[in-house]
Amino acid sequence: MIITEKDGALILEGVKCLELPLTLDCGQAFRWKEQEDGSWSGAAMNKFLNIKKDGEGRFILKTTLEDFNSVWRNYFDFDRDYEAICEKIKQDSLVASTVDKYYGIRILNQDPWEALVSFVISQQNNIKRIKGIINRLCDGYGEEICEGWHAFPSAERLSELSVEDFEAIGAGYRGKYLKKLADDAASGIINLDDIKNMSLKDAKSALLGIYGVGVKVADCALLFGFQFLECFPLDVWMKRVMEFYPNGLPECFKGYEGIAQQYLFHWARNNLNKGTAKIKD
DNA sequence: GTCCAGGCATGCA
DNA sequence: TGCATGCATGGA
Repeated sequence: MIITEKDGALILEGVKCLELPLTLDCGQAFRWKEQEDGSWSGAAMNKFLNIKKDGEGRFILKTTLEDFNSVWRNYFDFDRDYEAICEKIKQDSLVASTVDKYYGIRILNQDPWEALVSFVISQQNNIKRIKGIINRLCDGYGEEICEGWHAFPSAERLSELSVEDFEAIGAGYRGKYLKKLADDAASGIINLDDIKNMSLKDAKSALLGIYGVGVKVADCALLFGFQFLECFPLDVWMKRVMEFYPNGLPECFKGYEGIAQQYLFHWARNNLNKGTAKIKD
């Protein structure tokens, strides 16, 4: 990857396996919005970013080199060889056809707090509604980081809200989970920095101790917020996909189960009928 | 009107 | 340990 600065933006050349619509709008992050010029705007780690892919496959990022190196380089996992990982998981035939069709999905390294809260909201919910709830949460309670864009609100800020405040933004019955999560994270009863330094086994059991966090939400938080690429979250779509793997996951996924999962999740949502494991006509 | 969505807590056996 | 049930909301 070659990075050059030009006109207050960064130009990235040689980035492989990154399609912005696939990666930013595949149900792992909920705050990215496509702009009229085809670029994508969003916020993470208290920073705003606009990113666009040009006709020559270069990426133009409206950000500073400092923010790129401290935030976005890791967020997009630019230093990981996704091309090689895709080749490995393509030893499985269903993943092979899926990667060929939807090449360019990467797993983002999101902020643990944002990922955990987002996936508590995600339970028994659909992606469109999840986005709406999270956007109202950020617009209402996150600090403005540039015009019209708000950071994801901190645990301290969210601990000031009531259950009713969470319900008022559409969180429904998850409001009580969010209230307790915010209170416990603000007071230090839950310490995500500690969890980030744990083994997968310990991190998972710590997350499962949180009110409103079960196996699926924990796996999503671990994969998208704690950089455990071996997690393989099983939601309703992935349970349908598992009917195609009666003998369990193939060996070639080893270590990158989460990446294979995200391709299969995208395949399922686009190629299976709702409520069943039947492939669309 | 019914079904569904990146599920979980609770009660009960 | 496993299974049944209730839960908020809005789009299809």
